[in-house]
Order: sequence, then C-alpha cells, then structure tokens
Amino acid sequence: MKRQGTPSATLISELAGVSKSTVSRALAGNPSISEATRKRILKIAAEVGYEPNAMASSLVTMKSGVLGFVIASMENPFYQEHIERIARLSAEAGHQLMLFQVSATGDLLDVVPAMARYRLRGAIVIASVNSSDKALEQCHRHGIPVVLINRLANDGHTSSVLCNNEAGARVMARYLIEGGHRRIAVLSGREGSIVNRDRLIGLRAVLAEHGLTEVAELKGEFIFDKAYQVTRDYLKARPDVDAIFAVSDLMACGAMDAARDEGIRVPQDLSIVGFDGIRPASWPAYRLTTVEQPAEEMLKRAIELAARPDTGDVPSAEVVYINGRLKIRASARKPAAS
Amino acid sequence: MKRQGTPSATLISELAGVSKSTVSRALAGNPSISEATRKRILKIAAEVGYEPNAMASSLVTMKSGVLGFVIASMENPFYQEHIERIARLSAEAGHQLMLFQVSATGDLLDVVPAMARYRLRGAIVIASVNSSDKALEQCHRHGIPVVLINRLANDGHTSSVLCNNEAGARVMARYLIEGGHRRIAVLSGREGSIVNRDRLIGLRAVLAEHGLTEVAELKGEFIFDKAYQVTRDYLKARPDVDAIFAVSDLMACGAMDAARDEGIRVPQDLSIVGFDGIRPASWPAYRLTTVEQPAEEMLKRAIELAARPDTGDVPSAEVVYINGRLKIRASARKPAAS
DNA sequence: TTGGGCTGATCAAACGGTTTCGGAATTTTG
DNA sequence: CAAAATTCCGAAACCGTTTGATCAGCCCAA
Repeated sequence: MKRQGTPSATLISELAGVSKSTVSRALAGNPSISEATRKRILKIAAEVGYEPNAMASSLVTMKSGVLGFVIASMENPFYQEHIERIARLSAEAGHQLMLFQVSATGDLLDVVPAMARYRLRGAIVIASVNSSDKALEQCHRHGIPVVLINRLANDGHTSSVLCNNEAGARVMARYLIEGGHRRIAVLSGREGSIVNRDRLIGLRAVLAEHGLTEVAELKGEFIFDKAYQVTRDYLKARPDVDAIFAVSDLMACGAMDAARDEGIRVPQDLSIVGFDGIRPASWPAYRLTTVEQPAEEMLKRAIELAARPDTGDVPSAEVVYINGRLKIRASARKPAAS
Repeated sequence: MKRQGTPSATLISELAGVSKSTVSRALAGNPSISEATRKRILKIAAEVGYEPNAMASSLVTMKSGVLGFVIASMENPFYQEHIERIARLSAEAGHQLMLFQVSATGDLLDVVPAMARYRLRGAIVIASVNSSDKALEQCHRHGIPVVLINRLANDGHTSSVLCNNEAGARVMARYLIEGGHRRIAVLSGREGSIVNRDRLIGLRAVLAEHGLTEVAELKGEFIFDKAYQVTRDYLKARPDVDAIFAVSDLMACGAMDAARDEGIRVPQDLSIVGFDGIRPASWPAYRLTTVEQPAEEMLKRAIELAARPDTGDVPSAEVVYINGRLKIRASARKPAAS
C-alpha cells in the first residue's frame, strides 16, 4: 500500500460513511451537523492526518488567505530583522506570507504578475522597493490592496504606514540641542526617499527654531560603506563639529567606525546619533542613541490594512503614522541632569 | 461597469470566441493551436491583464510551485541576511516562497498543518528551528520533501545541506596555529547543535595534531549578549590566552566588544576569530577573520532538493556538504609571510 | 466514392473543496 | 393521529484550470 500526499475530504467522507458536504460542514463547525457525527468525522480526520486543501477552498470561496510581502535586495538590516516579526504577526492574524523579491534596480512591476497569479489577499511593500505608479495601478486592477511601508502613493488606492519620521527627527534634534550641541552635521540617505526627506525636515525645523543650520551634509546614500567613507573623509580635516545626525542607524554605525578609525572619541569629542533601531546599533561597539521605529505596531497595522475584509466597495486608502521612541544610549553627550 | 479582480480564462475565451481549453493550450504553447489564434488570444489576454489562477492549476495538475521556508524567531542575523537571497534563488528556479515561522520554544510541528494545507512542493528548514522526528514524519506523510540546513535527520526521508563545518573549523584552526597561537580558548554555542559540535570537532582535531587542547571553553549559547558577558568575565582576570575561537560570528563580535571594553587590543593582545560570514563582522569595528558559509550554493542546493521533480518513487534523502571559505581580515594575528 | 491522415479546435470530466437547496427522519404541536 | 416544525444530512452546482477524448474539416491516395 502506497499512501501518497494528504488525504482528501472525499476520502474522509467515505471512511465516515457520510457525504463530503458533511465533512466540510463538520470541520467548519457548522451547527447543522450533529455533535455525534462531528466528533466522529474529526476523529477520523485526525487519524489519517487530513488537512483541507487551501487552494481548493480559496478557489470556491473566492478569497485568499495569503499576503504578499515584497522586499528588495537591500543592505539595510532593518527590514531583515523584522521579517520574522511579520511572519509571526500574519500567522497570528490567520494569514500566510508569500515572499516576493525585486532586484535593487527593479520595480514592483516585476512581481505583479506572480502576485496576481496567486490571487493575494493583499500585499505589503517595504520602502526599499521601487513602486511605480504603473505597478500600483496594476495591483489595483487585480484587486490586490497594497500597503506601503515608509513610503507614500497618491493614487487613492494604496495605503501607507509610516514611522512618524519627521516627529522622530524633531525629538532627536531637541535632544541634541539640550545636550549642548550646536554644530551639527547631517549624514543623509538617498534623495527622493520619504524617510530621508522627512527626517531631514524634522531636524532642520528644530535647528531653525534655534537659529541654527547644519554645518555639513554628508551623503551616505543609506549604505554602510559609503557612510563610513564620507564621514571619514570629512573628519580627516578635523572640522568644527559637535554632532552627526545620521538619517539611519546603519549609516550611524559607519560614521562611528569612521570616527574610531580617525581617533575621534564618541561621545567625548563628537556625538553621533541614528534612526531606526537595528540590532547592531545596540552592541557595545556602538551603543548608539537613536530613535526606534515601532516596527511591531507598524507591521501590525500594515497587515490589518492589507487584509481588510473586502467590503465590496473600494476601500479608501489610509495613511497611518506611528511615532518612534527615543532610545538613549551612549553615543551622544547627554543633557545635564536637571 | 465594475471590474473586480483578475479576469478568468473563461472571459478570455468569450472575448476571443474560442473555448477555454483553447485559451489554456494557447497560453501553454501547445502546438495543436494555430499560430493565428494563439497570437489573437495572447493579445487579448495581455489587454485585459489576464493572469492564470495558480491555485486552480495546481489543483488540477496536483503539483504546487510553492516552497516553504521555515524560520525561527532568532537572533542570529545569518539567516536573516540570506532570506532575500533565497527569495531570489527560488524565483529564478520558478518557485514561490511561503514563509512559516515557529517560535523560539516551538517545534516544526507547529507549522506542519499550515504547510500541508498549502500542499507545498517542498520545504526548507533552517537550523534554528527545532524539528522533531514526529514533525518530519508528518511532513513525509503529507508528501512534502523537507531539506534541513545545517542540521541532520536520520529518518531516511529528509535531506540536508550543510556547510562543512568541521573542515572549515580545521582550516581556521590551522590558520591560528600558523599565526603562532598556542593558547586558544573556544567560545562555544548551544550544545546539541550540529553546527557547534562539528566546529568544535574540527578545532580540537587540529589542536590535537599539535599536542594542544583548548585553554578554556566559554559557553556563549549563540547569543550575542551571553558571549559578550562570558568572555568579559573571562578576560577580566587577564588569563594567559592567545586567541579565542568563536563558534559563530555573532559571538565573535560579542567577544571583540568584551575585549575592547576590557582594554584588550585585538589582535595585538588577543586574536579573535569567528565562523559564518555575517555582515556586521566585516565592519571596521570588527574586521573579523572568519570562515564564510557558502550561503549562495547552500541555498541553491537546498532549493533543488526541496523542489526535486516527483519521480513517483520515494526520492532518497541526500546529504550535501559544501566547504566554507577562510576570510582573512584583521582580528587575528597573521602568519609571518613565507 | 470511400477512407485515411492531418490540423485545429471543442466537450466534458476531473481536481478538492463550499454552499444553496431540498428532502428524509424525527420530534413537537394542534 | 395528522400536520407542522425541527434536525440532520445528501445532491448538485460552482470556482478556474488542465487534459484526454472527440470531432469537423480538409487534402490526398486508392
């Protein structure tokens, strides 16, 4: 006897001497099945290890329980770290997660056909993937609600959940000011990125309130090596600078390494701060003070939005901002205790 | 007119004035469809943005194109870093990736029902997830070939692909010896882990060849903080030690931070080496010499094994070892140039 | 004229579930 | 005891594909 694969509901029905409708209802907990037969069916199903075929059911019910998660090949560990978080959260919400990867130079458009073929319930797209209007429009045509993380669309369909980057940058900026820093350089990311833009806006707003402007803008492009190199070059000339406000933790770590290699002590000679809350930033080599993105809440909201019950009407796009939290460690001089 | 969702093959067939069988065959490139109608159908399909329903086809063909990737909630960034790699590789191989997450205290068994419901083509399970014999047996009963990464099973069904941990440890050990190190401590991981065991075996074999044994075993449990703490405590007493052989990069980084915080210079006073090839280990803060796991090849092989064409017969389990590569950086004293 | 071999398309039956509708058996009610 | 209500279950249609069987033409040989 060669048993192969998972048994079907039909098999269960034969074993139990009932129809497959009954099996289906029994497993669904439909009250129109007597407790006795329900028990019996469940018992048999458990014995033979029956699991209903998810594809068959989503075929007939016309609804899918799988969410797409679209990532890019990227260096930033922020999203890498939270992929298991989102897997857990979506499992808790009763969804499966399917991964789609677009190359660094590619566009969301590259994976839309695959997403459509699997009739996704919804999709979550992280900031590092390029999502053209055309791609978003196609998703909409295919009936796949998409949620952008730390990015905005203006097509009226796609929702977004973002860390309140501007507000976070403000609190960090104020913290630096209170710590007595006045000559602040910024280590910025890729231009055109919302994350970069809003964090800079927040910083500059606070600086302006104090009649300041940044003393330099170093372009780190969100890349570790680039950030290291550019701040090392900058520091080599011993510029008159108090603090470096890095737009991401990854770049902040690069900057700290640059300072270390230049023999500049952090935070005694120079404060360095970041933004994101990646794991290595907490290591003793860095002890980076930063503002942490509330990844858990962000992803939870994103999942909710991506899996919104289909109300027939076109659900309007939502944009939700969630505040980050200042995490004080040792890489920046602290305000005098008051 | 409210169009919702992706059009079906039936719609295409009506638009083209043919039967849906013809549509199916046309898209499949079946030669029994004339070039003229094939062109016409393809054109219409493209116009309305048709994508075949993957669930419907896998329902009838009885084969699925989705691979499971089972991860654990874990600290080790090694697998985090390569999740996008595996997403890319499986896309190249024509498969989709579905993510399953088991909690740190959980077992593969927790996700087997979900895996079965989606009738996975195969599954790849990384080392940090606990996979009980029962779980593996259930996978087999459900007809899901599973491939373990850096772990072994002995049930005759599940394949494994591993870095050749023992060999890697040997080359690292020889490198240390050639560098003049004689008093070597080991910073070990969780006991019972194959990775830990084989790397220790490799190290000890080479030490024995030179009439040596390790001067201490520090238990880091594969956890950064633990590794930091235990080596810091160890170093505090200024033991007579040449080098620390850490069983993972993550722990090596922790050890380097401990040395730094103890004012011990690396590599002048102490060499520290790791194993894995995680990103932060390459940062200037560490410049860790290590042996890199050949993640690309390992994952590629794993995908091949997990997606092996179903030959009807039970495909026998395979175990493949792939050699790692010594990556020399600055955290260990180098052998004198010969 | 009959028949055989192609070509190009259609029919219908699966695949494994869910759901609507209806029906038999049993119980409650008049 | 008949009628009505209730309980429990089965038959069949359907979801969107694939595929084996079939079939209508057409060309050509016998």
